[in-house]
Amino acid sequence: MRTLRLTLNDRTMLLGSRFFVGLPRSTGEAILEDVTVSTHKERDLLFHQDENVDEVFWVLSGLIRLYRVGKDGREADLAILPMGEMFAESAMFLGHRATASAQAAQASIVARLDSRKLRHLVSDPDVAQAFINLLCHRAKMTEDILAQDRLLTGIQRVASYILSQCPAGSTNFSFRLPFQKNVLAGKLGLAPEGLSRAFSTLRQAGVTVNGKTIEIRDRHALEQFQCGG
Amino acid sequence: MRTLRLTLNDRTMLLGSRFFVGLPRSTGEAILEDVTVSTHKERDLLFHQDENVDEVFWVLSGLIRLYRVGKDGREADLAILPMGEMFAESAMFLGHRATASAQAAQASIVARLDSRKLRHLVSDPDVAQAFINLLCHRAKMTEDILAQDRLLTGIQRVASYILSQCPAGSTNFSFRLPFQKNVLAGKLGLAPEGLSRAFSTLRQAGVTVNGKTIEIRDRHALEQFQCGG
DNA sequence: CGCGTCTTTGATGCAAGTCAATCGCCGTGG
DNA sequence: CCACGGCGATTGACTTGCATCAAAGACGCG
Repeated sequence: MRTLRLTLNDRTMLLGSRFFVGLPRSTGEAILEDVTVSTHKERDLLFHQDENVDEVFWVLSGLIRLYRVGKDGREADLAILPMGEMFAESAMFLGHRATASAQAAQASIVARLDSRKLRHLVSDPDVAQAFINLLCHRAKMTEDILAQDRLLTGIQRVASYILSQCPAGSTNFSFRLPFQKNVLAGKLGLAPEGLSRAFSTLRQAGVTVNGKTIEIRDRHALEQFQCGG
Repeated sequence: MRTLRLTLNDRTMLLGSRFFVGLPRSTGEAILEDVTVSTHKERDLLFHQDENVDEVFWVLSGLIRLYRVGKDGREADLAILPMGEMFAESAMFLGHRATASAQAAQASIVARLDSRKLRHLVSDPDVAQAFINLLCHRAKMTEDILAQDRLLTGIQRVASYILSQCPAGSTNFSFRLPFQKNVLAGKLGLAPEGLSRAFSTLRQAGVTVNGKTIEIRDRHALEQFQCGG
C-alpha cells in the first residue's frame, strides 16, 4: 500500500535524524520534496539482496531488518533499523545492487526516494558531508558487531545489549524490549533458544525477564558477566 | 623511521588506488603534496584504538592489520590491508578517535597525511565522492566478513578464501599466500590451529598446502565444501 | 649446528546450534 | 464465556564446531 505524502510529524522526525540533521533546512526540505511513503506488514520483503534497487529509504515507523541469506537458506542479520534510519544508501553508490535483503521486522512505514535524484545532489558539499557522516557511522556499527561476535560469547553479548539500554548512572533499572525476542536474537547473532538460555543464565545476575519487560537489580553484577565471568 | 618523500613508484601506485583513481590528476597530486612516509617493522603499532589519530594513512608496501582488543586482551581482526589501501579515514570524521588499533603484520611502509588538510578538501565534490566510494566499499567488506562469520563454518570460510584467489574459469590452479598463516587465520576469524585443521580437512578436496604455496586440484570439489559439505 | 618461531597434531572442554516437546499467551470462533 | 488453535518462548537432550592447552615437528636464521 502506498500513501502519497509525508505527514508533518514524519517530516520533522526525519529532518532531525542522522542524515538530515547536519543539512541546512532548505536542502533537507528539497530532498523530502519527492518522497513517497509505503506501509508494510510484518515479514514483508522490501528488496532482496543482489536485486536492483533504485531508491533510498528511511524508516518512519516500525523496524526494518537487513540481512544476508546463505547458500543453504540460513539468514544472518546485519542491522535492525529503528525509526529515522536510512538504508539502501550504499546500493546507490554501488551500481544500484543491494548488498543485503530488507524485510519489515514489524508492521512498518517507510519513506522512499528515487536514488538518482539524491545522487545528483551529492555535488552539494553539505549533502556529500551528510553521506560521509552516515557511512562512517554505519561502518563503525558494523565493525562493532563484528568485534562483538568475535570477542564475546552469546551471554556476554546479551549482557552488553542490556547494559547498552541502561541509562548512565543508574544501577537499578528496567526497560521494555523494542521488539520481539526473535528479532533480538537475530541482531545478537544467536538462535532464539540461545537468547532464551542466556536470559535464564543471567537470572543469577539479577536480571528478570517478563514478556518484553526486563528488570535489572544490580548493574555491577551484569558488568561481571559482560567482561567474561 | 621516517623518510621524507614518496618515491615515484609509490606515487603512481597511490594515484591508481581506490581512493585516488576517481579523482582528477591534479587533485590527487595536490593531496599527495604534503604526505610523509614512515617504515615499520613487523608488529609495530601504528596507533591504538580510542587513541587520538590526526592523520590518514595509505599502505605503500607490506600489510597493515586493523583489529580491536577485548576487555580480556583477546584480539579480533577487522581487516588486513594490502598495498594501496587507505585507513584511519573514518577517524577523521568521528572526532579523530581511532575505532580500531593498527599494526604492521609484516615489515611495512606507510604514507601519512595530516587529516585536517584532507578534511578541508572534502568541500571539493570530487574528493567527497572519492570518500563516499571508499566508505561504501569498506562498509560492504565489513558486512561480507560479518555475514561469512555468521553463515559459514571455519572450513567453509577457508574454502571461500581459497576460491576467492582462484582466477575465473580455471578449475585447477595454485597460488602463494600473501602473508603468514597466522595472519590469514586472524583474518578469517580462526585460531591458528583452526586454520591448520581446516587445511588438513581440505586435503580430501584436493587442496595441497606446502609452506605458503597452495595447490588446488579440482575447483568443484572445493565448491562442495564451501556450500556446506 | 642450535635456537626460536611458526605450524601441525592430539586431547579435552565449553559454547552454541539443532531437534523435539512443552508451555504460555493471545485471538478466534463456537 | 469457554474451548480451541496457532505462534512465540522456553526447556531438555544431543551434536557439532571450535578454542584451548600441551607437545612435537618443521622451518628459517644467526
